Amino acid sequence: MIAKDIPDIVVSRLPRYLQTLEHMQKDGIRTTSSQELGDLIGISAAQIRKDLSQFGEFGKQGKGYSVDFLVDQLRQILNVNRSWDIVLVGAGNLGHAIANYQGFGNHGFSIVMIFDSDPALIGQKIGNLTVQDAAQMVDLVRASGIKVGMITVPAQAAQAVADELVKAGIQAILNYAPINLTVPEGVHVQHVDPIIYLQRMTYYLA
Amino acid sequence: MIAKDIPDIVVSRLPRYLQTLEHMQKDGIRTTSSQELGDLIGISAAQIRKDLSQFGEFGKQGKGYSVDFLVDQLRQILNVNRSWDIVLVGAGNLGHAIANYQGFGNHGFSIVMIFDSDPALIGQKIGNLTVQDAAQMVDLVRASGIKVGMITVPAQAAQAVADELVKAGIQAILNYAPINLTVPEGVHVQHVDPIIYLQRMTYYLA
DNA sequence: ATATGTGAAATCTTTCACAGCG
DNA sequence: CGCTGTGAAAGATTTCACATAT
Repeated sequence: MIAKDIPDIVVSRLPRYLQTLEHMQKDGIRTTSSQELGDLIGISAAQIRKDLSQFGEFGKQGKGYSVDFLVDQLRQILNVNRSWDIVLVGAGNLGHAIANYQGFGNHGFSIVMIFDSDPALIGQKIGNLTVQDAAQMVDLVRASGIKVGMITVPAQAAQAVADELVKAGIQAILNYAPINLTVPEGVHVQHVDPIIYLQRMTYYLA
Repeated sequence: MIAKDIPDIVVSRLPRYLQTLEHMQKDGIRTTSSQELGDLIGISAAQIRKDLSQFGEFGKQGKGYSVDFLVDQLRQILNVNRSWDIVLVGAGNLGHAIANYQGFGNHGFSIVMIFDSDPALIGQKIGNLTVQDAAQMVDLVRASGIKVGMITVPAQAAQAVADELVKAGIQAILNYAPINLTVPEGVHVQHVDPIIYLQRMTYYLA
């Protein structure tokens, strides 16, 4: 929110804190400590306290943290105490699976438009959405004011799609294509690439 | 390979180097420099040189790096100059999409078994595999010697599945369930969670 | 008694800058 | 000359440890 100069690495940990606290909430846990939270996530208690202290004083000395209060604060910090509309580009296998995935809605993310350039896919229904012609994407997305996009097209098409999304005013891109995207300053990209995650593990396998 | 004590953060960058070099290879580029590679990935040339120097002297002073040679070395380092069999647990929407994804094969990863506990799914064909009964998983996986697993079951079932995979001898888990897994020392987990990636970006959106 | 918030210390990571080699 | 490999310096991150509040 009114954060001055928080390191990226701190921000990158907050969603995991939130996720874990939301699970606690569901389990009926009202209060926790940096120690307990750290044990669940696998990081040190001191790190959690330091991270949170960047944003305010959320705990009570001797008592710990109210789970409800901390969830609320983290949602505000991460800007997820509202809902976000999302445009999905690429209606192939992966695009279908993601469009049908129920997990987004529970967290305030809602896919509201799907595009593809393949005439065989345009017009198809996915859930209650209809795949639209990618040629109209820039105009429709810009008019909608959507700020978040997902790319599920093949690697060779991904950079061109990213360029169009940027042209349409998108500021955050979740990229499922196995290629590194280049975007202007101020546009955020997160890369979801299972091959890369697998290779990070096979390194350690004899 | 014969690596002494390489920081995790260095290892985590190597797959991206490899991916980028493989793209260069496809484009017919025979030689590159730490500068060029860094520009493509978005990190400094010095960092790439330092990272690579942990494993050997792969470049030629004044000339740069042979793309083919570096690809080969990185594949050896990451243990991906061989193929890896994978077991997939969870044959729902997401499991189907992942099982049908063609990208793994090109990188030496091959899904060879799929399990689910839902009688409606057991026996179903996905590609040329048949969904098997999760009750038999531990025995079948252990007998197969498979070391890498993927979890695509709902959050509430994921920890139990992880425990079984560990029992079956799995050493690396790619977790698509939106929950933090606890595993014994020596077992590696990578978490693929789109919600977390989205929240890492919404922080920065006004 | 207990657990936070936080300066200071320790550790880790990145960048600098240049010797050295093709 | 051009670019690597690398010690040393700079910078970033994590941990320590304790004063402080309940």
